[in-house]
Amino acid sequence: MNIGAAEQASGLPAKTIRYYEDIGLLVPARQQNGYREYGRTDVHKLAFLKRARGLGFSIEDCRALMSLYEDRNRASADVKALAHRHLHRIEVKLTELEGLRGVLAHLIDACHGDTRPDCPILDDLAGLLEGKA
Amino acid sequence: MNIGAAEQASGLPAKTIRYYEDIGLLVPARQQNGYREYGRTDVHKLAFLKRARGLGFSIEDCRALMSLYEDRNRASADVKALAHRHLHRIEVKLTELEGLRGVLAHLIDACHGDTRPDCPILDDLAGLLEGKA
DNA sequence: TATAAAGCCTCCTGCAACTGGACGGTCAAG
DNA sequence: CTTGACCGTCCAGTTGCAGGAGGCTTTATA
Repeated sequence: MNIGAAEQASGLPAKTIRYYEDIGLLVPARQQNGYREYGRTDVHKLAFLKRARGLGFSIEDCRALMSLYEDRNRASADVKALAHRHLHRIEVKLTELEGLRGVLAHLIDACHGDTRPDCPILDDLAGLLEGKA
Repeated sequence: MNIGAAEQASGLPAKTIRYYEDIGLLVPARQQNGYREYGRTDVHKLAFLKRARGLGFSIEDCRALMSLYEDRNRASADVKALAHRHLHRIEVKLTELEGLRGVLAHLIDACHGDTRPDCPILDDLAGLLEGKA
């Protein structure tokens, strides 16, 4: 099947599929006219990549996951470790964002939000950490 | 003061300070030898930018925040609205990441993580959504 | 005073993971 | 035979800088 059909079948944009070929993630066969030829296995792998990317794995993680996937002698511990590292990164990010949310919510709450220029948000950014009682 | 001193005073790397000039966020005066000249106000603004970036505001948001900061006739409502949009984006991101965390934690938990190749994580990626009872 | 080291300058490249667009060849339908 | 959909390659842009090359200026030291 052509790339258009692979796009439909896998859910990945053709542009992305070509990009994955560029970086050597999934290199399909070629037809005589130069068109890319995607088989069942290819489409399956594309869907695999889509799912992995959807779970937030980096391209390099995906590369590793693909090779684990294709390795019949893999140890599930390796997969688990990879996923665990990823989960950890997500948790770090979550903590970070929760912190930001807290500060922002606080500042927004303190800002009256009317036509006057007085604004605790700008005061904070400007470093005017007022110690108001 | 030179850029090095501004770096110390503001906490922003010189590279970043130059970049901010490139994009017109903060354009300092120049000394006769061509060196950038940062005054008290400039350093203050750099610290403002650092804080804003630290809160996750985009460069474009920072640009808007700076101009609001400098506008003595601003309405705090505008600042609040901007911050609120940002908070919203953060919350969306949080929800997204929490979803990922949930799925990943579940998969990791289901994976025995030993030397055998059998792995629920790869099964999920491969689209083998088993309906095991 | 000579020179070396530190600090400054500009410009270019690269990162992640694509997306959009330009320009041109190929293929199936009418 | 022409039109239009589909495919190809290549280049630029996105976000927010960081790293480094190559070349000034200034400062500190011998």
